[in-house]
Order: sequence, then structure tokens, then C-alpha cells
Amino acid sequence: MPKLGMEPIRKAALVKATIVEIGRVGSLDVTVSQIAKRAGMSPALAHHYFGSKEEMFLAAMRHIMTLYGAEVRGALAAAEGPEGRIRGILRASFSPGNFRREAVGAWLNFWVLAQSVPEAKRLLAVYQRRLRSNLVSALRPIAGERAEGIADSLGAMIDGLYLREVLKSGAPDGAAAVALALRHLEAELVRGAV
Amino acid sequence: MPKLGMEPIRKAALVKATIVEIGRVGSLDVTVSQIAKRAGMSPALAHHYFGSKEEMFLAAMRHIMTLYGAEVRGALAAAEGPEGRIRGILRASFSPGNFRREAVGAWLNFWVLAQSVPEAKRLLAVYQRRLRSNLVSALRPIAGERAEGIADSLGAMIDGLYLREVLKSGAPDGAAAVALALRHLEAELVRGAV
DNA sequence: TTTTTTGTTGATTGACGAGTCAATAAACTT
DNA sequence: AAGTTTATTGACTCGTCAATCAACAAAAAA
Repeated sequence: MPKLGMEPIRKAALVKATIVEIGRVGSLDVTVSQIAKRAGMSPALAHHYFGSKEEMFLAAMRHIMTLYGAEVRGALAAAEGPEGRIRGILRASFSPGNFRREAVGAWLNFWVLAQSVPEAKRLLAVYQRRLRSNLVSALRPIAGERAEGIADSLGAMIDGLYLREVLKSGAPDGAAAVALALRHLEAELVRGAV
Repeated sequence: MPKLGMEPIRKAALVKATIVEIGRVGSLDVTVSQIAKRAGMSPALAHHYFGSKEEMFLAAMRHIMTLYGAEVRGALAAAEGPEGRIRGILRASFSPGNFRREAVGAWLNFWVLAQSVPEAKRLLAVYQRRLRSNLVSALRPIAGERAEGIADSLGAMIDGLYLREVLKSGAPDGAAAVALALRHLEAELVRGAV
């Protein structure tokens, strides 16, 4: 049976299964068995490839952040002008791929993980820095020295909207979230122009 | 040894210890033993009074929300005019009592708890509704029909600022958080006046 | 004073779960 | 063909932990 080159396939399956299970259970209290089962293999194999449950969690976190990062990069590349770039970041943040129950639930739990696992904290900090720097550089041309402050409030708002999504029942509404964030941005810009 | 009327004392001690331990560990992975030890009693006694760990968590959550609610009510009673009331709500939200590491860490974990424990979800929903209704009624006189939208974005921002506080190292800075939220509010109001 | 209620804990149960290990098998190398 | 590497799992170890129980102590009630 053993086909060679299974490692990347298995790892990918485990990462995906980890995210799904965390989203389904709603916490990090998922067993390696559950994850392995969903990924279609034995728990022992999961340990074989990742060494520990914590490593699986971190790999899942990296995966989600990689997806998000790629989407943001794509949006930035396609955007025209500073405002277009901000709109791109926001749309990417609340795109169907990122702003779905599973992923949002996973984010929330990664936040918790970051409180006790330094590597998780580091990863989250990287994400925050990147988001901030993207926002600041897009805001600079239209908001000048107020760019930093606006980036901070926009960033907090994005996180807050994610948080609230977790509690809501019903399908996620990315468009509404983008609209709210954009309205906030517009308000800040108008204020600055006064 | 048995002094009568211990129940409320023991329960209060356990609730406090639960919050401290959750904050310290940074997750809901605290054992009843840890909590009981910090509260100065045996694990068995903790079970005796609360029946289960989940009940302890819920009691801790209710406690934090009660404290927060009381502070908001106090601020509202003392506030003058609509803007004063909003400022009061914000100041209460980021007051040293509520906006401290322990409490913020506990909030984050309650959010996670809400994903799997219906009663926790209910409690959190109550909090959100109350916050929203407080904000809307304070905003109505100065923002008219835009009150709801502004309340939503302000609410998301408050939650987002809490979330970010968790990651930050260093002492919490409630004043900065209030300032950010107020700036946002002001921006929205100015925009409305245009 | 007997009985009941309240407080309290050490010891135990029973379940569960992370991680290990030994064994099997198929491919690939030499 | 012999040896090595990769894939895979069932069975097991070891630890932990929520919850229960039996027992003891002291106050209150009868």
C-alpha cells in the first residue's frame, strides 16, 4: 500500500482536518484521534508526521495566515490607488474564504492559543504587524500623519468584527462587515479634511 | 471548625479564583484542583458548592458581567447629556477594574466557551444587547437614524480593542483605548453633520 | 440529647487522551 | 537479493482530571 511521497498529502489533510474540527467543536479541545479520523488516518500517523498536537495547531494557524496573506497580496497587486488598496485589504479580510465560520472560529481559538504558546503569539504578532503596515502605507497618501492612528482603529475594528461573527447565528455577511469598516474609514477621512 | 453561612463566602472565593486562574493560564484548561487550591479549599468542596466545573465557569462569567454592568449603570447615572453618557460607557468599558489582564483574558475565553456552551452564548448575547441598546439610546439624540449603525461599529471596536489588549505585552492602557474609540465616534458624528 | 443540617476532605473511581513502540509492508537503492 | 527508507497501525503506557463517596466534625433544631 505505501505509496511514496505521502508526507505533504497527509500533512495537508491533517491541517485541514484540524481547522474543521476546531471550528466544529468550537474550542481547542479536540483530540488527535478526532483530527486523524477526519483526515482519514490513524492517530499514530498524525503523531508520526507532526510529533505533537501543538505542532498541528501551529501548522493550521500558519496555513490560515498564509491563505489570508496571499489573498491580501493579490488584492493589493490588483488595486488602483491608495483607496483601492485599502478597499482591497478589507475585501480580502472579509472574503468568503477567510470570513467563514470555520476560519473565524479557528482565529478566535488561535488567539487563545497565543496566550500560552509563544510561537502562536509570535505568529499572531506577525499578522498584526503586516496588517498594520499594509494599512499604514495605503493610508499615508490620503491621511498623512494620521495614518497610524486610523490604521490602529481600523485594525481593531476588523478584529472586533471577526469576534462578533463568532457569536452570530446565520450565514456570515462579509459585505456588511466591509461596508461597516469602509464607513468608519470614510468618516475618519472626512474628519481629517475638516 | 465548620462555621455556618460559608456558602456565599466559598462561592465568591471560587468565582474569584476561577477568573484569576483562567487569566493566569490563558485558557479554560484549568483544573478544579487549581481553582480550589487558589481559593483555599479542597477540590471536593468546590464540587460540593458548584456541582460541576462548567457551573463555576458560568458563575465567573456572570460575575464579570455583573461588575461591568454595575459600572456602566453608575457611569450612566452620573453622566450629563448624550455625549456624556457615551463617554461614560466607554470609560466604564476600559476602566482599570474591567480592562485588566485577568478580566480581559477571561472575556476572551468566555467567548470561546460561548461556542460550545449555550448558556455562555446566551449570557454573552445579553451583554451585547445591553451594550448596543445603551449606545443606541445615547446616540439617538445626536445621531438620529444613524444611531444604530454607529452603535454597531462602536461595539465592534470595543470588542476589538479588548481582543488586542490580550496580545499586547505591558500594562493595559485604558485611556488610550477610550481615546481611540472617542475619536472614531467623533469622526462618525462629524461626518453625519456634513 | 438525639437528630438533622451544613461544612469539609482524603481516597477512589472511571474515563479519556497524548504520545510511544513494535511490527508489518511496500517501495527504492545498491 | 539484501538492505534501507517510508508508510502505516494496533496495542499499550502513563498521566491527568472531573466527579463521587464515605466519613468526620460542628452547629442548629427537635
